[in-house]
Amino acid sequence: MNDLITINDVARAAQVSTATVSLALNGNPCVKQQTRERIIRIAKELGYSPNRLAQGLARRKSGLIGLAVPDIESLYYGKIVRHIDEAAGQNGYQLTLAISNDNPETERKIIGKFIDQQVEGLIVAPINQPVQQVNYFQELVKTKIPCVFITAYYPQLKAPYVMADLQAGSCVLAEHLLSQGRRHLCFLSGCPEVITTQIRTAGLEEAVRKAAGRQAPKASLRIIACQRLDYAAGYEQACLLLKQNLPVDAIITINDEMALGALNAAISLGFDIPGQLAVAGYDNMIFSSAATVPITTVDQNIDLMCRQAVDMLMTMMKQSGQEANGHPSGIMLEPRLVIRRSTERP
Amino acid sequence: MNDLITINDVARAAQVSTATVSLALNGNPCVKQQTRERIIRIAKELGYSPNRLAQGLARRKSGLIGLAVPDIESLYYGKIVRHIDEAAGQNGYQLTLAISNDNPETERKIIGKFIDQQVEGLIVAPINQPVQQVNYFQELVKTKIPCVFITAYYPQLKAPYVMADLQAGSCVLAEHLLSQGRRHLCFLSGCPEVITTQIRTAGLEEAVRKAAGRQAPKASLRIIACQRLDYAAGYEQACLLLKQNLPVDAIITINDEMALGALNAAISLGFDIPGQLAVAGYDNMIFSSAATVPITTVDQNIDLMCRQAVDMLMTMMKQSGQEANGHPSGIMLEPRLVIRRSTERP
DNA sequence: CATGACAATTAAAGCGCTTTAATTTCATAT
DNA sequence: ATATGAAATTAAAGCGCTTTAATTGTCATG
Repeated sequence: MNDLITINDVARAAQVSTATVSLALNGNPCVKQQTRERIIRIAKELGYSPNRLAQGLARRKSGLIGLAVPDIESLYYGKIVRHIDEAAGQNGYQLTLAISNDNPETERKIIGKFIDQQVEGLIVAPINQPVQQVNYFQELVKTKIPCVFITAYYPQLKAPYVMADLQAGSCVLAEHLLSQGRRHLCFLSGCPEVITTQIRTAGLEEAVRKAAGRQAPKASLRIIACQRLDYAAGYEQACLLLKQNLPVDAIITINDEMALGALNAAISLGFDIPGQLAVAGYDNMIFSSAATVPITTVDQNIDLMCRQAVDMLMTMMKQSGQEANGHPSGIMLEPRLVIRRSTERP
Repeated sequence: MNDLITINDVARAAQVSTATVSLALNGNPCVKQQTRERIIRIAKELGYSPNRLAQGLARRKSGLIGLAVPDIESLYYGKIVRHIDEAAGQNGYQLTLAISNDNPETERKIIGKFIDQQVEGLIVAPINQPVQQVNYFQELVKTKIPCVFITAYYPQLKAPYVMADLQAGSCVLAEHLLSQGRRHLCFLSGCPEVITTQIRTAGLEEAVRKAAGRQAPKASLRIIACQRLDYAAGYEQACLLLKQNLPVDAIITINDEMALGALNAAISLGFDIPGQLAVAGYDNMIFSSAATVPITTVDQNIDLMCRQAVDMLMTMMKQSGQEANGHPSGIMLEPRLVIRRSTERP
């Protein structure tokens, strides 16, 4: 916030008005080619760059889009942030990030902060929480600030979203396991009130149901709701599970971190993977391919997801003010099953 | 950027001038208690919140501090972002994040963007790159925008920094290994031109040198420079190393991701950990404690590091404009060795 | 009752930029 | 030479806020 070069300095140096400088620098064709070039040269010489606050105020556009994530200490959301940042930049927007640390109260405040900051649009990767508590999003949607949800959505909200088709992904994963002869699936899952958990569970159940007619013996699906969803949680929950000597021949987890934890737990308990037990993850994170036993997983195509979300947001921002064209839509991205050794036929 | 409530709306509703509203809302004691309360009530009723762009422009303070990180898809920098964000928020500042993706050119541009955005101060977690190429930071330092480096620093830059004492940490880790009877250490390291790599190496060498007098047989230190520094790289490099049948009885890595990779590689090659081979990481990330064999590591106290960095920056921002008081300083944080099973005495 | 002191409020300028309407410039046609 | 209109430039207002100097109101004091 030091005494930087302003448009006035440039105008004085170039012997023109500030209006001309502004027009020249913004590529307005009314400015004579020769004048423009001189102004640009002088601006560069002086090291001028416009004050975004003033620019934003005058244009009534901040050039900012907000991204809210529940967590930043996981590869998954790290990837989200990176790709949204990249896509936003490519569209000439600066990202402003806020982290809710899985705290709904914080998430609510974040929305307010974004509005203060005059974001032109925002992308929310919502906390994975039971659906009831999100009335503050209602208000957000009412403010008419363009907003798209990513990685999850709230069914009652009628706000556009982009997410992986978790039902299809879970289903195709379970089908793969069943086709390999696994019969007793166990899902290390999250909170059952959370929408994405429900969707994943539905996918698994769908596969089991479909298989019921065709294959014997009958397949079973056990669901364990875990509090935390990280490596350590995967390790601990797998230990607890496997020590019970239940008939389990496949563990499915909610993400690759947990899968790696579960795999390592199983190995230290002396299980033969994949002979005795299959382990599958989700997200196709870098380390899943390099585990002691490479882990089967489902790729979400986060890159594409982020680009779609930003594209969608840009479209909404352009239409903003106009009548919304029909109902806000949602995009579900097709999953890609990545088969590795951890689920090979026993 | 919709037609939000402005200070004018509040002033009109409260039948006072905008000046009074501004003063009241900013806690200026000149405003009568009664008036203030009325204004605050009305502002709340109207859902007013000040436009940060206008506020920033008028105050010549953006309320923004910039954070540049080389990468966001790793737990390490994720933690950094989270804690800096938190500390900044506690000081009433909004964070603006930029990711260089380990690209020096991008990092340079980021600095410019931050300046455009009128950040009042900035924190740079620099790319781990050879020291020569950082002349653009020279310019940054010249702009007199308060700036502190974190996790690494450039010796020639005379800019303040906060980082873990990597030399002490590496040294104490190596001493631990040597004291357990390990003799042939191998360091899965980064690029040798990078300052932090040099510091770490110096720490390890220091320990080996000290041990040379006291203990026989003579200890050795082998250094392998890795390109990437993630889980997969740890896995691959450990495989390559261990297949050579060299006399190696301890692997030290640059971070816990790599350590986990190396551990899993060693296990799949049939090594007995810690009997035959010790594996040690760095950073004390969550998963190091939950590996198949819990991994010895060094805690950097990232939380403290971030708070110190922000505190330091705040101090600099307050003094900004005044004469700098003496030379900019650096803070080295003491390491804490976390001993786990992966390095137990054979 | 004028006076000064003090408290409370406001007018007005300004932050750095954009933008529109008005003005100037200048080549061309008359 | 003069009128005309297009091209180039600029004056000036305004974006939403802060801040300072000026103004108003109040009241005790001489």
